[in-house]
Amino acid sequence: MAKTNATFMSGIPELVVLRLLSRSQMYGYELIRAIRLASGESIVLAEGVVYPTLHGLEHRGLLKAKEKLVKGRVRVYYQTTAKGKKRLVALENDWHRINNGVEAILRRLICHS
Amino acid sequence: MAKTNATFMSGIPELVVLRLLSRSQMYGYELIRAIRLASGESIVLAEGVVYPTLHGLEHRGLLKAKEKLVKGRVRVYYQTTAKGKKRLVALENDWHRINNGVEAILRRLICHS
DNA sequence: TATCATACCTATAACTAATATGTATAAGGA
DNA sequence: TCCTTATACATATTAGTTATAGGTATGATA
Repeated sequence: MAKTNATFMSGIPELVVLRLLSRSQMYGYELIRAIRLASGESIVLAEGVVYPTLHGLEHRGLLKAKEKLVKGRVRVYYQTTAKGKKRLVALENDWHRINNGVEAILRRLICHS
Repeated sequence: MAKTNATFMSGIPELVVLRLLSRSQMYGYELIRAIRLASGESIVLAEGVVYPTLHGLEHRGLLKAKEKLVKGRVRVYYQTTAKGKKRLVALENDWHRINNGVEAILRRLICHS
């Protein structure tokens, strides 16, 4: 649908990257497809979003990188560290809190202050 | 809980403002409390967020403003216009799409590319 | 040999919320 | 009276993100 994503994207790249890489290690290009597929095409992140995110998370110690040579080509595999998993839990909590708040407002029939 | 909101806030002010003001007209200060209450304290928007949002939405024709003098004090009441309601529908769709995408990723047990 | 998919990278722009103020009136307590 | 709090508005600046638009290079395929 959306060629590029809409307005509700802040924090999403960090959340989904930490989450997917907490299950299995992946390299960037693979991760980009995984996000698209696992979200049912709802979330499509460009390379210019994912790669800087990976670098930032690695720099903060939330991801660990490991280079592999596959078919004469370098792949950089990432996986979520223990610190990253703690961060992931916090982000998931934040996500659900905001989510519940928004849903409560959207579903409300009568609104009085 | 959160004194101020976390990372997942982009687009949220516009969405909740358009939504609440599509039900009943409110003035800014009232709206700020309504957002906090209706979201179960999950979403707390400061005045410095809400007022510029109101001005922007009015400027884009998504809200209509109407000044009232109450107890010798000016209140600016806002309500969502027809154009604003169309925008609201679009935002709700986007919100649910992103939401579904994130949930699909968070709930997934096995992830393969 | 030409093109596409793979696989990585980064600089800049654009967008938005958060922060920190500022003004002014009414009400309530000491 | 004086002081503080709540009400009610406003905006300029900062900070934090994603989006865009490029760029490099290899392997596979037509």
